[in-house]
Amino acid sequence: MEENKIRQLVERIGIVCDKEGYPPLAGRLLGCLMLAEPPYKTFDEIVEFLHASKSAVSNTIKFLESQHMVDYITFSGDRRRYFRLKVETWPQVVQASVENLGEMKEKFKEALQIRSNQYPEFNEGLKDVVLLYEIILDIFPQVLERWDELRKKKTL
Amino acid sequence: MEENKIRQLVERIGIVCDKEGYPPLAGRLLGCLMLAEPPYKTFDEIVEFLHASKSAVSNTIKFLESQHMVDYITFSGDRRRYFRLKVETWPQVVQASVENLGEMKEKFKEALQIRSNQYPEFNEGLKDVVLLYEIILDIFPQVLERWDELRKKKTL
DNA sequence: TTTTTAGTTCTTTATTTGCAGAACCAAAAA
DNA sequence: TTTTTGGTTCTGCAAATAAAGAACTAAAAA
Repeated sequence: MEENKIRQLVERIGIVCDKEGYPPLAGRLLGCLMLAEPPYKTFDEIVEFLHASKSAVSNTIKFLESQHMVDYITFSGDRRRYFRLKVETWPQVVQASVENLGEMKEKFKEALQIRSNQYPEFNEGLKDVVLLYEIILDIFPQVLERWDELRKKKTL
Repeated sequence: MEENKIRQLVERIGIVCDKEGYPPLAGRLLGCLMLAEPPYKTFDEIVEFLHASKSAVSNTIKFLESQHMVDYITFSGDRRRYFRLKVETWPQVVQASVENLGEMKEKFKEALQIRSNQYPEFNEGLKDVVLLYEIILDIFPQVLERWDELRKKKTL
């Protein structure tokens, strides 16, 4: 049984997500769905797999849904939700963090507006940071385009 | 006095940084240095500006140094450190988060290695996520290049 | 109608984090 | 040598976060 390998990878995914600042169970829940076969699990299956309480799982799912990382499907005649990793819209997840960079950029710009021009060297440094953020924000749509393109190519 | 504007912006910078997951004082300390004139401050000036304890400031500085966001300069005949925003190496800050994306990519790849090929559609979704991360990791050095280039152009 | 199921929300407890203030330390000044 | 300065580290304490388990709810099943 490679059940063991699965659990180990789930834990390591948990650690990477911890480093990203996600709540503790979140990463492991993601890992659990990433490795699920079939690629969806009921609430109770998740509870059992993670050895966590229903409340903890419920709240973590709510969090992950809010981040567009998880959603669920249903089957007619079955009341349960089948939760899955929302892989199709993963770019949205990345986009969210890019948007935060955009907010940082704004703050640097506002700082420049408030500062005097008595310390031009430092101000130039701030402008360079703004420039860096601008390049990233500018290039991100191209990343998405290229992604779409390469995916389409694959399907053909 | 636009002291008030400064404090308000510092608070808003604090909020953006909170959203990024930084510890509470960190963002405000960054803001304080971003708006400082001259663009560096002594330990005591920071303590006073933030109305925080020496220990809190000391620990927060340590954290920001570890993130390569802050360092200090000295002046001969003056024992104090003058802390400043480390604008010149800000790309390193961004790079750190890109590296975390790289770790996420690895986890998705490992997941694919463990998964059977019973659910090819889902596996394709995972591959697409890997592809997305790869495009980003691939393009990031170009971002830095472009940044260098545009900066050089500016100096001439 | 009563019971079960699938999950959510509430309550309590434990853990973690963040902070202040005191104690501390090493280098410089007196 | 003693004192001052510029911090750092330690010791609680308060607040925030996370989790478990119980109580709850709405829909479906019996």
